[in-house]
Amino acid sequence: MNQRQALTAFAALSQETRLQIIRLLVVAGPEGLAAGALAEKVEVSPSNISFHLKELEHSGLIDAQRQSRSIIYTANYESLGGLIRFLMEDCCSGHPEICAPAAAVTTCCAPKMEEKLQ
Amino acid sequence: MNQRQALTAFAALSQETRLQIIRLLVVAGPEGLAAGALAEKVEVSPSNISFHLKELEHSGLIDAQRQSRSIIYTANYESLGGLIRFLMEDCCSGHPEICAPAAAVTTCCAPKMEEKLQ
DNA sequence: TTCATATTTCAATAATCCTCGAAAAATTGA
DNA sequence: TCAATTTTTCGAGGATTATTGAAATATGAA
Repeated sequence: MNQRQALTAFAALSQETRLQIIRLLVVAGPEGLAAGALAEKVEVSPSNISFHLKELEHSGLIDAQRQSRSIIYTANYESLGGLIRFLMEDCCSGHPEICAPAAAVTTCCAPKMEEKLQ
Repeated sequence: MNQRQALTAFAALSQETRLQIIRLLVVAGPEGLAAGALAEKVEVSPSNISFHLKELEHSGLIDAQRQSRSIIYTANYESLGGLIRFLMEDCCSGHPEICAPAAAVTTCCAPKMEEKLQ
């Protein structure tokens, strides 16, 4: 993930409807959600959800895949992880001792690592 | 960091000049940089840097502090960390096993933790 | 084929954001 | 006080982005 990609990812996440979509898709997991289901959940019109889904897809944060009449969207965990990495590396490129507390964040993703540290 | 705060933070980071500012301030550390110095480094006019600094300050990602004639800006590591946490918690609220690789990110911030795991 | 479902595309409008330059504030030194 | 330095504020413009509804596309079922 380079700076240009990060820019478009941040732009994609800086709109309420799109941020809601991402959060729903992340929770939905690999099975994803259809465009129509997303439109219902975030309460916007089909054409509007389509517009925002295209933006998110273009940024690489989500993937699309047709399944019968529906188009199923899924979160792209790699690019989400890449964005997090971009933020943290920026952080640490300066003064690691200052931003070390941010490392505590991992307790939600790496409980096993936490156990080992007990 | 709630969703509303994350939205404004993402909006703040979704503009090239502002992203450059953040990266410079993170590297600069607690001593920060004056508005004029930032304007030189990113090669924009004083009024333009002022506009973007205000946006960043409003989002909480940076802090300002007058020092003689200059105004020194510093990165706010807490809010940056909060944003990272927001992204990761979203990530993990779904399927932790999928986004666990993102935990590898911490190797840049918490070398000591890595050592313990050897 | 015809119809219903699901989604996208398009054009127009509305809203927001960015840039620029001139003027105004705040601070310091002569 | 006057002048120089540093930064901000303001208004106008141009550019980008969001919303809306109507029409088009794709798929599957009758």
